[in-house]
Amino acid sequence: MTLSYPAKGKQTRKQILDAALIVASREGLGGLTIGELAKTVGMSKSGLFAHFRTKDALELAVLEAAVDRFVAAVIHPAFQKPRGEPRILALVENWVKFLDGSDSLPGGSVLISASVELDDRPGPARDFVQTAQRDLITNIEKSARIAVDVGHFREDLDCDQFAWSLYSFVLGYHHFSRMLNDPKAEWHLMQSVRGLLNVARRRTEGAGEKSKRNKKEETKTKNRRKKT
Amino acid sequence: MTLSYPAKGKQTRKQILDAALIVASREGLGGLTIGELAKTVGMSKSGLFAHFRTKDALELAVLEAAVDRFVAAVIHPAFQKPRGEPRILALVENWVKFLDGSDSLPGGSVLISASVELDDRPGPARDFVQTAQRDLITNIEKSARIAVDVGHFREDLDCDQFAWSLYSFVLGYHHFSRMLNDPKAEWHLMQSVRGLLNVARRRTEGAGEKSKRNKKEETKTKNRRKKT
DNA sequence: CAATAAAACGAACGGTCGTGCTAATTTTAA
DNA sequence: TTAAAATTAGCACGACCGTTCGTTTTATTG
Repeated sequence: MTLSYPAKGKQTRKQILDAALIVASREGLGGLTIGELAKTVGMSKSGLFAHFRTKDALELAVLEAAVDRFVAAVIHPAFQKPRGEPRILALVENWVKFLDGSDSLPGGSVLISASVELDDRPGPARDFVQTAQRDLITNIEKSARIAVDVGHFREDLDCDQFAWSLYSFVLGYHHFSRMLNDPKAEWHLMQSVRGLLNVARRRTEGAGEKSKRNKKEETKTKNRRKKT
Repeated sequence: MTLSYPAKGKQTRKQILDAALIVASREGLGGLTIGELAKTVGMSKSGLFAHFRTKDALELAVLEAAVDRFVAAVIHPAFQKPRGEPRILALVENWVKFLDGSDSLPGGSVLISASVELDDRPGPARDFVQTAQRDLITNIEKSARIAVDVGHFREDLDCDQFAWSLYSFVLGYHHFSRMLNDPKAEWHLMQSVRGLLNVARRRTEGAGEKSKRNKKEETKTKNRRKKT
């Protein structure tokens, strides 16, 4: 088989990262050690080490792999759904499945634990995680704004605050589900998300009193912002 | 001074734990090493080690100290406030101040980071953190139920869900504030808490969910029920 | 094929980890 | 003041950390 153009070693690299994700998921980035990783992969310590010239590079590669997985499992499928509320709902559902599905990492999200580990340790790894998370909540915010444009959400919705709340709920879900082994964690999450969507939704009937007063000013201030 | 009945070594122990809390706050429980801790305290490694017969005991002692601090700074002051909504608001305010106040640990909450570190490592430390967190959300739930009894919150409120949401918001605040350095984190938190309280508050009428009302009525309602 | 480049190995290094052991030094009690 | 008890220091250990280096094995290519 001389089909492999670039190298057969890249395949090993991917194999290593797959195992590293599992280990890092359980033990955290700091608990990820080259010796143990080499053992689980089934190769020598130095042989594995040669793929990354330093430990920091390994950690960064692991984080990149984690982000790739997240994007592939959560973001991309959600963005194939129709714009507006269905897309946001799919985002949450994919997210939950990503965190606790059968094919997910056994130790929860590597990115969340890495956030906690790195939050006081400046460096490229921290920067990368920060950027990834900021991109994520920006995506949520954009999706919310689309839902506003499409008409699913009311026009004076604070999309920034919406994204913040949604992200906090998922964070809470992860915490309750992982640390506290709360069997009702997913129920609580969905309940909270439902409430959030209810508040964000366009008020079709009932309590329509809010649409009468200072709505004009709100839309004026909130609607026009950075539209690059 | 022969006033110290039990021992003068207990004082050293407290001194060690104070330093350990700072280190663990920054580096996490796993990053807390005996050698480094001895260096910052200014004593020998073995001398320090003698106070705790094992590393696990050290970690557990640090966690206990962290819980003690949290209870003293957040729970107790809040429970001296009048029952009902003021108590819950004080809980959140104390919590925020505990996480980011000038006298707080420089690396954020030891308990939150320990949760992430220990969530897949069974043992006494994990059990302790789990119990502490469960007690905490139980306290929130009880406070909410009291607010229902007092009449601040509506009677059909799901106090369990309320506690879950509140805890998630604080978790989100910690995450955004620490990891993402979001300067608006506290504002987002307060906004979310305000919304949560609005939904939880006794409703004027009707079935659906309501949105924010004008602030004047909020404060009026709160002030009216100020004294028990 | 053989030639050459890539990949994996094995051994060793300086360091630090947690942890015992013994001796010196304090603190406490009689 | 002195004996006993508690506390601290010094030293050494085995294990594992990330990393380097020279060699050996494998894969790619002409």
